[in-house]
Amino acid sequence: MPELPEVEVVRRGLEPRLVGRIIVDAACLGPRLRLAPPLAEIERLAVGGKGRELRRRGKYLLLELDNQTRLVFHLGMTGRLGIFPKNEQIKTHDHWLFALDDQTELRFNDTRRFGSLQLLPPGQDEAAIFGALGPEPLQGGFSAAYLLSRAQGRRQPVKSFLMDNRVVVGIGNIYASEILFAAAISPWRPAREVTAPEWEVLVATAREVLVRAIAAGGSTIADFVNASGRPGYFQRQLKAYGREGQPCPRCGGLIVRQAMAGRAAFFCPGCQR
DNA sequence: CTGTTAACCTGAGTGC
DNA sequence: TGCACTCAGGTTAACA
Repeated sequence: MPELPEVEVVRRGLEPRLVGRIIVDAACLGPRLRLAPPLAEIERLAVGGKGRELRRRGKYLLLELDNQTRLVFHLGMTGRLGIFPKNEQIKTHDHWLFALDDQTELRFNDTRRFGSLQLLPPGQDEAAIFGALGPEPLQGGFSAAYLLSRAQGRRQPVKSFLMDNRVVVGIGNIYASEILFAAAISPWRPAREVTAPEWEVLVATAREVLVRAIAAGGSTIADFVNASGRPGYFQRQLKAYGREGQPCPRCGGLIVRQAMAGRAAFFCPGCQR
């Protein structure tokens, strides 16, 4: 489900509801997630802590507490985080509840359980989780020079290269297709053959696409909702993803869909080179 | 090292 | 209604 824009939309919605709130209880309901969350540590370190800040790193959300403990959420494909009145009915696939001191609960729901919840105790460097991650696409480390050097010698298709979190974080299957469409670069192009000027264009279009997607509240293809349970609207602005057989907005050719590394790549063979 | 495949899960949709 | 099958926004171990 969620790529960088969706996770950022959730962060913005959730942060004002969590900062200053004390976690008064934590409960695990469902079966394990992709990683087994450390229940005992969560009860010992997170319960009693007060929300200080909600940060995003790639597709991860970090709730930092005033005791230096950090809860690290990943939404996987179908994860949802929302604030609910504590007496509201529990839903199917609600896996974690964090009761807050204002009669609300932070609830983590995940149908497919590809999401995760980890804990960083005080003093533990977040590199334990994020050490291998590449730069944020909306920050300075993401540049044409950086991409050119990382792409040295790599024949991997540029779409797979962009979806590699070690290269750059936050770009998943939807936005990889959209960014490459906007940059007019074929997803099949070997990464090492993308030129410096093309990387310049790609960096600029990536930022533009991601910023516009955040502003639109993210993309709701099947089930994404923000922290208030509302969908996003960027799917209406998608130009390539999901548009197989429809006309290309730039050249009028037909958008195609091709399998690449187990995922669907959408692009216009007419104007993406 | 490089790059792709399969596996982890549930649910929605399609065709018979 | 039911069944078999495909597909879905992510990550990562195993493989060639």
